[in-house]
Amino acid sequence: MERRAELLRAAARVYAKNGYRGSTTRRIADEARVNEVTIFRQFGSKDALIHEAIATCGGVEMVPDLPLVPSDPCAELTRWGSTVMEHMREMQSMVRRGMSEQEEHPQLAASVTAGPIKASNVLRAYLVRLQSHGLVTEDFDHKVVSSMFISALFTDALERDSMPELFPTPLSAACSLYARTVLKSIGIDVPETASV
Amino acid sequence: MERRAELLRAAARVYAKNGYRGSTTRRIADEARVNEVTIFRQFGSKDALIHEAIATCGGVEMVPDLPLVPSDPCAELTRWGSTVMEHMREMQSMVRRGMSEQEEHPQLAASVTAGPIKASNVLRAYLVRLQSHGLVTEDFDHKVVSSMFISALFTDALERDSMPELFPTPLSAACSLYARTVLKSIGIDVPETASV
DNA sequence: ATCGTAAGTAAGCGCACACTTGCAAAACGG
DNA sequence: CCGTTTTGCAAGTGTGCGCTTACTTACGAT
Repeated sequence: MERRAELLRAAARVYAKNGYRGSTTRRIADEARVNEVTIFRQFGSKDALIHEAIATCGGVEMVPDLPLVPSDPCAELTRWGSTVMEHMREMQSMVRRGMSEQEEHPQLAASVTAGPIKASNVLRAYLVRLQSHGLVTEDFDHKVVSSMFISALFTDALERDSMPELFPTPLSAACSLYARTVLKSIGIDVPETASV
Repeated sequence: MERRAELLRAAARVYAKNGYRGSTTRRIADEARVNEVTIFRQFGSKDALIHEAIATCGGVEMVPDLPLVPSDPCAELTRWGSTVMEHMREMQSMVRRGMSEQEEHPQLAASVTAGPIKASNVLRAYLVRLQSHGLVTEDFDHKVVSSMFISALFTDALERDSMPELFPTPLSAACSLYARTVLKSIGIDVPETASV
């Protein structure tokens, strides 16, 4: 049982670095420090191994919740967004691979998009709560606002390393800036001194 | 000379669909309806062909300008953003591939990131102009605002097809909604009736 | 002591890959 | 019409791929 788990972790690592075609059974076996034949005895095929690896190692849906009763939108969004971004950053290579190979391996892409989609739903529900609890008075389009916030987190997490000029620095301050900007667009002006 | 150009276009197409490892010389030759040997006589190696293909077909920097003297920010940003997004959508497969293979082929990634980086610079200069021409009175962080707008365009262009739930519909209205949201965050409230 | 199970080792299969060679057929301008 | 360049075609090289086979080793339960 130990070898199985080790093979799954190794396969996820190799896939993130080399993609599907680059993840040869020999490389995965070496990475897991296991004989290559063990792969085929345990999983039957390279395809089965990689699919199980991405589904288990990649599908961990670590999207945290946002407060049921919002009180400090800026702090809450910043904290939530930072967690989401941190998690996306850890999986950035795997996510990029999955997205770029979605035509050839739709199931892998599906495992990888589950996180952002769940995050988007959690955020939209929170935005609705902001309004129903009277913290936002003006009307706004939940879908557009949540889309822009998620896009900011998603792009920052995936592309900052290759296009650092595009993003506010330092990384630790970025999410708070995104949250402030988004909140301002729906009429919540957070004073500069208020921080997280 | 005709074959050379045809090979370059075919290589770019095949790369976008199959990635570097999946772009076999046989496939490219078939796509270009040319004998496989011609590739090696013209370019010497698969590597040289693909690099030249991405540099020429992918490096076309079609980022339009924004007005030197801004007058109608919402209309101008919407028009500009739509053009940028349309262009990114056409190259979405190639961009995804390039970004996911940046560790193995940094030059390809560089060709592919040039567009978004240029767009970001054009936008930031425009935001500065908005302020210097008195169209925006309050102070704001140009980098954060441009980053969020570019992220919205970038993510929408690259991921809408695989995660449609994340984005406002229809596509044709999305950019205008992004522009309005961004402008509201810097204090420009555009009445609903104003359209593009 | 024996058996079943999971693992390692070594060898090999057929295939696709990037790339090469040799030769004949075009395409072209002088 | 000839000479050069470009292309097509057929065959082949060595390498790495996914996967298989046959045999051996280690070990815990019966």
